[in-house]
Amino acid sequence: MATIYEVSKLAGVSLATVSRVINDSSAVRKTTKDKVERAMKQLNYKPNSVAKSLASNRSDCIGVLVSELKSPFFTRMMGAIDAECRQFEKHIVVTASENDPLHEKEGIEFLIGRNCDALILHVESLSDEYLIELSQGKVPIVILNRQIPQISDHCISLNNELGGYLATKAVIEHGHRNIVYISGPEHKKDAIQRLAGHRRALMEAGIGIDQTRIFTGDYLQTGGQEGFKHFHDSGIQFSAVVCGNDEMATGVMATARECGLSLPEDLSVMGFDNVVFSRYTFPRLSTVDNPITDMGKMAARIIMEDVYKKSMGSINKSFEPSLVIRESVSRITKD
Amino acid sequence: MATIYEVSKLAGVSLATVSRVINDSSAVRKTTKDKVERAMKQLNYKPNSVAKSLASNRSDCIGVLVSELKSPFFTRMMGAIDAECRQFEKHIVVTASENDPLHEKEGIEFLIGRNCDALILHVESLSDEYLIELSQGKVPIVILNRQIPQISDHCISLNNELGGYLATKAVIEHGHRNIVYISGPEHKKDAIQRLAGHRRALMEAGIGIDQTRIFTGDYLQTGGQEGFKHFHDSGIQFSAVVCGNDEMATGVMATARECGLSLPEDLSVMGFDNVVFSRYTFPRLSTVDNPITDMGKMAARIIMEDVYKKSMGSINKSFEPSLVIRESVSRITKD
DNA sequence: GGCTTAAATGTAAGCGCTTACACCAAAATA
DNA sequence: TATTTTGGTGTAAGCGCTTACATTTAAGCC
Repeated sequence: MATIYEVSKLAGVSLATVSRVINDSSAVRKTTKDKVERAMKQLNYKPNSVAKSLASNRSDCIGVLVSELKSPFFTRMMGAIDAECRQFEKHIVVTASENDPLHEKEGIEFLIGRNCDALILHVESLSDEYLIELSQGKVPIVILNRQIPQISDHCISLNNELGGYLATKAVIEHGHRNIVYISGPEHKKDAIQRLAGHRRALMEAGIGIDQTRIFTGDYLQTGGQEGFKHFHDSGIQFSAVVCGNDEMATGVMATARECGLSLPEDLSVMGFDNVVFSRYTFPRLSTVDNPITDMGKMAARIIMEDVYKKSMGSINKSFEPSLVIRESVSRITKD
Repeated sequence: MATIYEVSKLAGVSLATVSRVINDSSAVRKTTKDKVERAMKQLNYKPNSVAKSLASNRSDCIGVLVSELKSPFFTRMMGAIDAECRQFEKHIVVTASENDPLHEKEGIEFLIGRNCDALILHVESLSDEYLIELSQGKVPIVILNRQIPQISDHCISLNNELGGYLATKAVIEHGHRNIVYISGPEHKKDAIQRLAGHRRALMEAGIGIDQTRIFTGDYLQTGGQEGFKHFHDSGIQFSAVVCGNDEMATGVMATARECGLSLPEDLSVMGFDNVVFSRYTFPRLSTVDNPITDMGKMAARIIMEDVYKKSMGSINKSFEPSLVIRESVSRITKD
């Protein structure tokens, strides 16, 4: 591979001049520039980004840490971030924490060690304190899907409470009053917030809150299965089940059918997130759209502005979910 | 951030010695090693991987080029590669080509420019010639999901023909004889191969091949919709539709229902790939499992062996798909 | 044409690390 | 005891680039 030195020799200029035309960092006479460009082409010169990164202390790379690589949720997020970065010739380097707090820390250190110019983090286990400290370090960070008051400037988050509220409200508006709820794990903040929204909707409709109508699942399909079985076996009457996320909703659907119910006539199901496959279920899942791609995009934008001084459109750090009504919630007139 | 120089000063040894304990590249006396390690800990020293990479011409990074970041198919692949690399403290740097031939080339150049030690490529548009030339370059490559005879050593591929055969054969064995096929785009090799397998199964069962029973779709949900409508409108009798992939199969399901069919009684549907959501459809989609995670894993392994000289288990470059029978294909006795 | 000023280019010192080579002491051999 | 080997360590030259600073060249002005 040709180096900048060879280019400079061929073009008959100094290293510095070549570097200048590559980065057009300062004025270079047109004729000189042409010479250099010709030489570059002739040698098929490609700048060595590692050397560049070492010398300039700038990598044009944005580190992205996600919980897992194989989930469609994160994929959409990454895709959005990558698309945005690409426009400015920045690149992402991704690492996965596999939902493990140790890995999360390692991942962050890896990305910093890789000289990333900024970090976009989706972390669940790491403490607020750690993140606050991190945000005061050298590398700018943006935290996705989490709200830490002390550093809210660095956080992009979704109003999960509102989402939970909208979901349940929609179900109520379809005539349901006997509603059960399958929540995500208690240690997940979004799960707690979604449940809070659910409660608010019930209260507002004058439906009392009954702890026995809430089941705590694992955000996976199994959680939906277990939740449905739990309610089914307990003899509780219910015409609708609202779920903390779409995975659990599909679990409910499958298990309800196994128990002989036909959907959506006998049971309405509501999800949350609007993941890709929610369109593929039958009946198609009504859910709450989680604008994760918009949020990812925004994270990238913030970095473009703050780190690379590229001015973009307006900045918004707080996102609102919206309802997606499909067929899995049926209208009933009498409970 | 502390540098190796500061560590060496604090530990009272030379740069070289510190480097040696970091990489344990040559013998260092135990006591010296301890001193250095203590110094590293005290300074919270983290090696600067960019500098390391520049000096050693080795990045411990494996470049991965995928067609798109947002597809669950590639996500699974990436996840598998990453998991394998992680075991050996290697990392992946991913870039997406967005299904664009120009981007594919750019992506490869980017990864090479990033000093990747090896490349794992999933490319569709780039010519065989280009890849053959590339494989003769300095950077080792592994090509996923494509078979190029001249460099088959670098290729990991799936027997798509067999998959197509198994899919149709299973449908036939369920008693169907009036079968239509919705293929992927004609310029995609896997689509052609899958279709060839379909034909073989038909022939073998003594069912003639009828071009009017083959529709060329786009591998997306819309392809399934269009395909079903096409056959439905044309008045062709069919009890089963075999699809080139799962996305199209879901399109068929949705559209068939819109036309008043009930599934799987009135129509059997067969997919291909066994993507995540195929478990979530109703009826659950029968399909052909595409062992993309195994293939990704194997790609990583090959690199571990060839590039990093880590000996792994056995190497296999040719994968076979297997049937996944769920409920979307029903048994019929009479057509 | 001589002067000032600005524009264009060159020089060279790093960035933080690896590694070939040199060196030295201690152990092994004769 | 002299000599070779070896294990342990240091020295210093890069890796390919950026960039502050110095220097040269061209332009502008009276």
